[in-house]
Amino acid sequence: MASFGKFIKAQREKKGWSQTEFGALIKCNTPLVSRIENDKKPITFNKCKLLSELFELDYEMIKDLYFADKFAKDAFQYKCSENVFSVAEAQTKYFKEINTTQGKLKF
Amino acid sequence: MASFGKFIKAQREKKGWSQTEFGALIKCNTPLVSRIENDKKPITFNKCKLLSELFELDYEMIKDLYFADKFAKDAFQYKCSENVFSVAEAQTKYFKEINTTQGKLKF
DNA sequence: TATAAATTTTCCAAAACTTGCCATATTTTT
DNA sequence: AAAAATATGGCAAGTTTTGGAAAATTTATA
Repeated sequence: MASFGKFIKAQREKKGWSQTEFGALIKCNTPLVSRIENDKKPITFNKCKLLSELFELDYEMIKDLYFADKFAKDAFQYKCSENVFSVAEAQTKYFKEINTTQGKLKF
Repeated sequence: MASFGKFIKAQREKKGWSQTEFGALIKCNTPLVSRIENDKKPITFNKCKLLSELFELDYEMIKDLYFADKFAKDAFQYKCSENVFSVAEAQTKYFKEINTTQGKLKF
């Protein structure tokens, strides 16, 4: 996958919608749709559920794509090293662990 | 590494500083230091440079830890799947590529 | 080529979130 | 038990994010 913006654009075109038509469906005006597709602005996370319905795709998959894109943009922008994501993976496991052994985590 | 908060706490204690002493060094009051160490609030990214000097540790390493922690917290909180980070890694490579072939990326 | 449709860019205000402080608890140490 | 250290609740100021209107540009179509 290229980026979340490109993904949205591809799916929208697959459905044959213009940015304006699609914008009406997700309650964004046309310029915002453009910016989202060109990765100038992120789409609001809350809209991922709606996207999965409109595109008829698995929500979990879209959610992962959304966050992968977000993480990647940060990592790129701040020039993180190659292994930042494996550290992140280890850390996630750690959080899951405490969450089950100890009380529920809340950041 | 447990979490960025725990990392800071460990390093602070290694230096023998109280939260108040350490807070003075990083310009945070004591309660905020506490919250940072307990992962209730993130430390401001800008302070990572200062942290690397105070703890006498490599800045790049601290930066990676900072972002790994941030990513992990999101991934945990939103229950991302196991492979969200490998997707993110691939995406980062993609961004690096366009950045060199095409103009500079700006999100 | 002329016109219309679609997309992109610029600028900006409202809303949401973040940051970090003070006051107050609670826990730990002595 | 007292003091020191740490943790929590609530809030004000500042910043960021979100997304809209208007205008410019590009693309498609007749």
